[in-house]
Amino acid sequence: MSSNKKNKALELNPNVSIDNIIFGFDFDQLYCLLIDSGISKTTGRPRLAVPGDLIYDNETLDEAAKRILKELTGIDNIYLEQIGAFGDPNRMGKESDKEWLKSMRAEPDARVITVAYFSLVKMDDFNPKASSFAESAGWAPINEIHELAFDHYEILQCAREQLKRKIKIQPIGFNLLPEKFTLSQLHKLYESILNKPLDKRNFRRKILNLQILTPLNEKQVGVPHKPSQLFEFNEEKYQKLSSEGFDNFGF
Amino acid sequence: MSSNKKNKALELNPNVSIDNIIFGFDFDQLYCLLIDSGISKTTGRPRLAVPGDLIYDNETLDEAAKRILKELTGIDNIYLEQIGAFGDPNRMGKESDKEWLKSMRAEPDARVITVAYFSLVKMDDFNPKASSFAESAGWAPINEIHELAFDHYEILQCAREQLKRKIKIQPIGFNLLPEKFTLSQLHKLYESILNKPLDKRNFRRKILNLQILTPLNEKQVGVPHKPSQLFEFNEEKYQKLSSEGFDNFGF
DNA sequence: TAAGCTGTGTGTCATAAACACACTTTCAAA
DNA sequence: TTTGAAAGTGTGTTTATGACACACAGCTTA
Repeated sequence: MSSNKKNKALELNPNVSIDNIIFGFDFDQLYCLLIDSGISKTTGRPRLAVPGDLIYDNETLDEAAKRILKELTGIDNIYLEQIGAFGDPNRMGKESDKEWLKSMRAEPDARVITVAYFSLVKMDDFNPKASSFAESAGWAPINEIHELAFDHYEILQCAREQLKRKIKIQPIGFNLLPEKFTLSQLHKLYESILNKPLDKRNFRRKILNLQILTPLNEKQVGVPHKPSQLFEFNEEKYQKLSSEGFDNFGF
Repeated sequence: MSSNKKNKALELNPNVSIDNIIFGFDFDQLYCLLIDSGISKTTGRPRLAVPGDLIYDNETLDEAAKRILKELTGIDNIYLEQIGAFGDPNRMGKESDKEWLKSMRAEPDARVITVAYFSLVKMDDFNPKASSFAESAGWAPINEIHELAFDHYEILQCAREQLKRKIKIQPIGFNLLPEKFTLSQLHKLYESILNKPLDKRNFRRKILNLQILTPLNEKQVGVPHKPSQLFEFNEEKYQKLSSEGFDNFGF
């Protein structure tokens, strides 16, 4: 442990960090929010990482994850779920990571266990270009991510698996869509997450049978084709469903 | 960090521990292996905890979990799965826990994040009465556990939920049974884990349809009723099933 | 203003899975 | 030889699933 015992609240714990996989969706594919910390001297390529930080000694893990999300995006009140702990002693062993750690951390050689989370955000809620992190944060299409700092690539894959598993048994996907959305958008979202095509009619039937959607007296506007019906998510119905145990979405 | 930088391998990390929920099954109900560290001066009741320890700086989390299991029971090669990290700053705040920490830990006030695991063992493989932990370790019926040290009760509940979820999509239950078992025993195991009755005929049909059981030319002996067919688990078939993605057990 | 384009929205049928349900068999012990 | 205890077995009903194709609405543009 380090110096200032009296001000424990403000002390970073040098051995435990949080990394937060932040998912977004643009009606076409899944995205993940990444931090670009510049060109690595060792690889010559940009060093991309998932947002994360050491935890403070007075915050819970969930609080730390929320804090990181808030500090980066300004967003509150987000769907957040723990993935698990990643603690390989060599997880920070790449040269490009060491380089970065030396410039950033008080104890760059400390072994750090990270607790990974994923969160689901409505992409509109955070436009990196408009934020103070303009140069460093950005949405990357999930299928175009091939290399990340530390063990973040591995964590990302775990996050995708967990999301896949979860969306089959809980309608958490609504967290990635705006308040009002169409069935096609939801359909595309499921296809993106499950990474396979789903029959349109069967998908609609299943979703509508769940009765968690409220059709609105509104349609899309400004689209160059037949405008589609808008729906909103019925939270009340959802609460009922999840407490009664809705655990087979059958895809 | 503490003293001996040169011998990092042997150094305990004072900030990260592993706790391992060890499940067993005796054909009637689920059990969990608990450590009894004696009567607490503050509560007057036995202080029961899940086996756990700080991690060493050179071991992975999985290795640490295996080590703890091995040290306690002598068992190797066990089904092991991470539950997640638990890190409430107050998770070690009970008086009875502090009392124990002071007697056991070099830095009793350090904040410790724990990474929880669960493992599934054949109960026969470990008889606490015969082990060197005779006085301190024992199998407790899961439904009779009401209070545990630290946040271990909460962790236990998470473990049960995860096991419930998992057994529906992967036949991991076999890890809790002996090599040769009957369908009734397997049936009872599923009922214990899912905590609800399952129709006998439907259960048999489903399990047999999976074709992961090999019927043996053997029957129970010495039972005061019609002896039942013994089966063994077909690992080859299971490997095939899980890699092809068997993800709806439909209970 | 007609033609073309694009995505919306809809129904059926065959198959498979889920569910509910009760009686006969086999063995050991009394 | 009777009794008790668990094993083992089959069917009919209902519900969910998956495969599949076409007409229509609204916009664009030639």
